[in-house]
This record gives sequence, C-alpha cells and structure tokens, in this order.
Amino acid sequence: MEEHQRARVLDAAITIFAEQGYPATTVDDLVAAAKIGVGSFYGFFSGKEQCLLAACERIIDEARSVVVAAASEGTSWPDQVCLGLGRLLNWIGAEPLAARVALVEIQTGGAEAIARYEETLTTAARALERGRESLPRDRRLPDSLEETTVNGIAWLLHRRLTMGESESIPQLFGELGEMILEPYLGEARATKAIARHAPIEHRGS
Amino acid sequence: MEEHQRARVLDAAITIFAEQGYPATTVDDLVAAAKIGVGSFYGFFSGKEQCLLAACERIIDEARSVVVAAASEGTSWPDQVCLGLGRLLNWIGAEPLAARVALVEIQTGGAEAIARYEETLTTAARALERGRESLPRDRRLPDSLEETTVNGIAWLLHRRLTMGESESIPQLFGELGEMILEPYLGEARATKAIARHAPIEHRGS
Amino acid sequence: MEEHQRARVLDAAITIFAEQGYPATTVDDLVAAAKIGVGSFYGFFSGKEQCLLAACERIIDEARSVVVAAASEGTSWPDQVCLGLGRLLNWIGAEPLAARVALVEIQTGGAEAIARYEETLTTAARALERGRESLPRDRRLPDSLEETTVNGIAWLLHRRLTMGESESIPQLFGELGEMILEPYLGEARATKAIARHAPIEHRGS
Amino acid sequence: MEEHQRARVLDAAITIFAEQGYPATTVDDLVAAAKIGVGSFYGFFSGKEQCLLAACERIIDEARSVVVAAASEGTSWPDQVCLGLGRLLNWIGAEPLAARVALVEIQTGGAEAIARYEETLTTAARALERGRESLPRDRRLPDSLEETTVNGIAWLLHRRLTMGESESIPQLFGELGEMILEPYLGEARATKAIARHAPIEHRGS
DNA sequence: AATGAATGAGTCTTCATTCAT
DNA sequence: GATGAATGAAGACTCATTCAT
Repeated sequence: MEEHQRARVLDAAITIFAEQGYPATTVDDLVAAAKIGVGSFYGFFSGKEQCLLAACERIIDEARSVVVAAASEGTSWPDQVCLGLGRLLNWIGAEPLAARVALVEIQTGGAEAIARYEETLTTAARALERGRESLPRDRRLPDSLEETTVNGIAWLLHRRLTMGESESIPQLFGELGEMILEPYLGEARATKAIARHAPIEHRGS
Repeated sequence: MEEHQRARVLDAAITIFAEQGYPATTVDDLVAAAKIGVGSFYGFFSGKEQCLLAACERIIDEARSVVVAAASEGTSWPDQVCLGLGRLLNWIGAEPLAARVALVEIQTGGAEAIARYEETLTTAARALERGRESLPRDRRLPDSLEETTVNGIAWLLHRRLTMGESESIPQLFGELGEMILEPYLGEARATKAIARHAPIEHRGS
Repeated sequence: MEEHQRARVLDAAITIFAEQGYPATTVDDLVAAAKIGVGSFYGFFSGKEQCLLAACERIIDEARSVVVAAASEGTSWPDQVCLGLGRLLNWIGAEPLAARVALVEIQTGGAEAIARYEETLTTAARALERGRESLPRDRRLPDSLEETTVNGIAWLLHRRLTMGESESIPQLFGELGEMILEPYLGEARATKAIARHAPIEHRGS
Repeated sequence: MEEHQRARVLDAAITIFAEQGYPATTVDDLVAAAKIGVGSFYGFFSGKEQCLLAACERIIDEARSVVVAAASEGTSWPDQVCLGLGRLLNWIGAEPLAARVALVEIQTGGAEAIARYEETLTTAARALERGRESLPRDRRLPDSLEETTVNGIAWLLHRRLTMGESESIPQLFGELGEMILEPYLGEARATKAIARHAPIEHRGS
C-alpha cells in the first residue's frame, strides 16, 4: 500500500515538474497534486530534490526496460539498435512529460541530479560501444564517439520536448538511426538496416 | 568609469557563478565579491538573472571574436575551421570559469537564459553549414548534422568543465576537429586537414 | 481554531496599526505582536494591506451592528438616530484603537483602503437620507448634505482620535446629534429630540 | 538665483506629487523632474518630507493670498465670504495639481504634514467665526460648526480632486456658499447673498 | 500513519541619504 | 555649487521543513 501511494506521488510529481519546471515547483504544489499531506511527502522523500531523483530513476528504469525488451527481439546488433531506438522514441512520444523530467528538468535539479543525468547518458553510450566489435580493421573511430552521439540525440530530444513538439519525436527514427549506425556500418548498410524497421516513422522523417 | 565598474562586477560574477553555480549564488555573494553595494548592483543590472545574461553575452562575444579572428587567417574552409577551433579550445583552457558560465550555468538561468544558450549554439551550427557547399554530389547529410555536432561538442566541453578537467580541453582539438570535418571531407581529408594544424594538441589527444 | 487564530492576529494588528500608524508598521511588528511566524501571517493575509483591510472590515461590521441594534430600539426616526449615534460614540470611546484604524489609518492604506473608507462613509450618508422623507414641502436641502455631515463627523472623530482625546468622544453626542438632525427638523425639534436621549453626555458637551 | 532654482524644484515636485502620490514618489523622481542633481535637492530640502511641506506651504500661501485679495474687495462679511470662496474655487479649478498636493497628498506625508494640514483648516475655521458677530441673540451654534464646515468643504474638494473632476469645482460655489452662510444668516439671506455673486457658477451648480 | 498549521531563515529589491570629485 | 555614483539599512515575501495532534 505504502509503495503504491509513493508511486502515485511520483506520478503527480512528474506531471508537475514537467509542467512548471523543477525550480518553480514547490513542495506544496507537489502535495496538492498528489493529494497527500506535507508530512506524508517527507515520509516518502527526504526533500524536493530526492523526489525529483526518485522520479527520474523510475522514468529511466522504465525507458531502459522498454529498450531492453525491444532489443531482445532483434538478432543482429543493428537490428537491436533499430528496435530499441524505435520503441524508445515511441515511448517518449507517448510519455512526453516523463521524458521531459528525465531529460530536461533533471538538469536544473542540483549537483546530484546532474550527475545522475550524465551517468545515464554514459551508460547509454557504453551500450552503443558494442557496435565497435564488428568494425573493419582500418576503421578508427574517435574515443568519444558514443558519448557525442548519445548526447547529440539527447539534445535533439531535449529540444523537441522543450518546444512542445513531442508528437514529432517518433519521426526522428530515420535520422537518429543513421546518426548512430553510420560510423560503424557506413552509410549504405546503415540506411538499409534502418529501412528494414519502422516503415511508418521513416516515411515521416 | 561606470563601464569599467560594470565590467569588474561582471568579472566577479563570472567567477562566483562558475564556482558556486548560478542558483546557489545570491545577490549578496555577488556584491561581496565585486566589493560594491547592493544598490550599485541593481544600478548595473536589473536583477540576478540579467547579470548572468550580461555575463554570458560578454563571454560569448569574446569567444566569437577569438574564433572569427583566427578563422580570418585561414584560406580554405577546413583551415578556417581548424584555426577557429584550435584558438577557441585554447581560449577555453585559459578561461575555464568564463566557459563554464556560458556553457553550463546559463542552462540553469531560467527561460531567457536557456533561449540565449540555444540561440548561440544554433548560430554556431549555421556557421558550420558552409561545409556543405563543396560537398560531392552523391553525399547526403542529415538535416540536423551541424546542430548535433555543435551540441555534441558543447556537451563534451560541458563535461570537462564540470569535472574540473579544463586543462585538457585544448587536447580535444584532434578529436573535435575530425568530428566536425569528417562528414564533409571524409576521414582521409579530414585527418590531413587537422594534421596541418595544432601538431602539439593532436599528439596529446 | 484557525479562525480564532486569525482573529487574534487581527486584534494585535489593530493595536499596532493604531499605535504606530499603518505606514510605519512592518509585517515583523505585526507578527511579533501576534506572536506568530511570518509564514503564518501570510497564511492569514496575502500581505500587509490586506491585513489592514480585513481589520477595517471587522471594525466596521462591529460598529455597524452596534448602531443597527441601537436604532432598532427607537420608534421615530430622530429617536433611532439618537440611539444609534449615542451607542456608536460610546463604543468608539471604549474602543479608540479600533476606531482609529477604521477612521484614520485606513486613509494611508493605499487606493483600495481609501475606496473602502469612502464607501463606508457613503453608506452612512445614504442611511441618513431617510430624514428627508418627512421634510416640509418648502424646505430644500443641498444634494450633498448627508455626505458633508457624515464626513464632518468623521473628521471630528478623526481629530479627537488623533489627539488622544478619545474619552471625550461620547460627550460629542449633543453637538453631533444637532448637526445631523437640525437640517431636517429645525433647531427646536432637533434640540428636543436630543434632550430626550443621553442626558449624561449632553451635560458634558 | 538660488531662490529661483528652489522654486522650480517646488513646481516640479508639486506636479510629481500630484500625479504619482507622495508615498509613491521617490527622490529620484523629483530630481529627474526638476532636472537637478540629488545633491542639489538635499541642498534645498533636508529630505523628501520637507520638500512636501515646503510645497504645501507655498500652495497654501498662494491660496490664502487669493482669498484675502478677493475678500478685501467686499464690503459686508457675506460679500467677503462669497468673493473669497468664488476666487478660491476658480483658483483650484485652474491649479488642480497644487490643490491636490495641499489637500490630498499632504495627508500621507507623515505626522508633521498632517499637523500642518489640520492647522490650515483650523485657521480657515477661525476666519469663518467672524460670522458669529452679527448673530441674532437667540441663535446658538454648535462650538465646532466652523471646523465641521471647513472640513466638509475640504472633503468635497478632496473628492473631486481625487476623481479627476477638478473642472467642476468652480461650480460648487452655490452649494458651498450656502453651506457656509446658512447657519449665520438663515436660508433666505444666505441664498440672496450668494445670488449677488458668481452668477455663472451658480447656474451650473 | 497521516495531517497541515506553524515556523523563520533566507532572498530579492527599493530608496533615502551621503560624500568624493 | 553642483553632481550622481555608491551605499546599506530595511522591508516584503517565499517556501522547505518540522512536529504536535
């Protein structure tokens, strides 16, 4: 029961953080939206920042599981990337508020929140490094390629989310897929891999 | 005299903003550091946020003029890019506090500050589009390439700045240079262009 | 409970406003006198001015009910006027602080407060217009008679209150009564009506 | 020269005080309007309140001399009253800003200013007491008649000035004249005295 | 376990006044 | 004599957090 209560508070917090921005949100806003008392809030979280952190954690966990589940359906690495990316973008399109919190608001949540954000991006970058395994001998990639890619993507999403264009996010599939795969596969193979997936979104891009 | 005074306040503000972070900085911190009265502060700026904005404006102007001056020494476009990038990285290495304010703290400075930040990156992205002019017919680039590149670079810098590794920033020249030029020139020509410049930094990367 | 608390704050506020004057009173003075925290104060009132307004409203309500109750005991209109006036003056003599706030301090409380003050006087003036009903045909009275009368009285009270002569206020009964009634009844009848009431105060005037 | 300068500052101050209200006026507003430096301002007046006081003094002196000059043209006391009142109302209609400062703003100028205001009204009331000299034996008037009358008039003017209806002030001549004279002369003679003067304004009232 | 009334430290901001030039 | 840059005391108000019920 208690856990369920906490989850409800988190839901409310995500909505409020996304709508008003983290700094502009007061604890009172949060408890009003969650329909609990201030005391209860401090029972669940040790403060406003911890609440943001918990919200982000839940959002990222959910996003991660979406990606992992999708990737497990693929056989080759490029397929896994495409599936994961596609589903992730769809999920973001469906949950723009949550995405906004985990990608935008977290950056205004103080030192620890920023650290978590960067950690998340780093983890994502690590995951992409698998693409290097099947690289032709002569192909050398910059050390920070994955980090740059991931951050580039995060920024593109950030932008759409900030500008209220979240419905268009799934349509980024083609562009982002190529951005990820091209360095490892070259343009031709990357394009082909992408074409195999997400015909709908690709058309739109 | 008045202008000089204001510049001094800006200097102090940049240091404080960089060291404590914008949200954690109070107007009192600012006036204490600048050794002026609160009243004077409000004579110069209409508030804390405007002060941050003014600081960023000055920083960005300075950075821009460093880049422009450097680029004007080059003949070909790749040369201009290399010169501009190299000097910019050196400047950042020499002024890490200023860079931190304009790249990191600005993002916590409220809506207008964020808008300015994105504007700056967009301007930089626009400048890189010149690389498309001499592109081979068959080479097609994603629309958002430059924005992604610029943001990826900003993020890399952001990261070093945040982690206190600002001295290593000039050494990113090789990596960043390739990241910029490769899509337009291909790997071979990009590497060559970079090798012509900044031999010292390249070795370090 | 909350309502009772708010009433206590209002009591304290009336004392402080009357003693120091509205403009010279700070929110800190108020909370110190009421023995509450600043936060609580802002829970009760949205600011200093609203607190003054609330205080005046309560005072005026109370004064009005004193007058209405007294008037209801009278039969003829002149009797009602005398009863109402007498009790009002006694009440003011007993609550000089409250009277001062509602008559004096309210005039320094900003636009809204002044509007309320004038509104109150206008209402009182309206009430006096009933005296015109039984006027002899040939008697014509200036349009603004009641307003002038009411304001003249307010000003006399203002004066005594300001000069700390509040104990003498009930003794104004004879004078004020005549001032009110004479235009409608003529001197003779006015004097007689007054003589029927408040023998004690009349003697003192 | 210095005196002339000071007068200019006073002129500017009257305008500003009337337009923005005394409390809302800052010393900066004043010096900006008078086109002098802050230092000079403090050379002329020891502070904002003294400036208001000086302004009121000048205004009242001028108003008084208008009345005195007018009254000196009359022969009988009622004539003198009518002439003085008529010219005063015309003057107020012509100088609403000054009148506003001396009648309205002065009341928000702190203890001393209020004292001056009341003093002025008291002086005016004293002047009216001359009307009692030729009173029929049996006619007894309330002690505070003149104060009440004067204040009633002040309040009527206050009201028009506050509501921006200053042009209509000269038209109050008939009403105010009767209010002053009636208690001493009775209605019939009062009306006749008034009719002899200010035919134009009387029609409008 | 839940509540929300109460707190008060901390912030921004204004503005009358001073004084070196 | 005039200037206006500089001052900083003072005030209104917010909001994260506590704790008695």
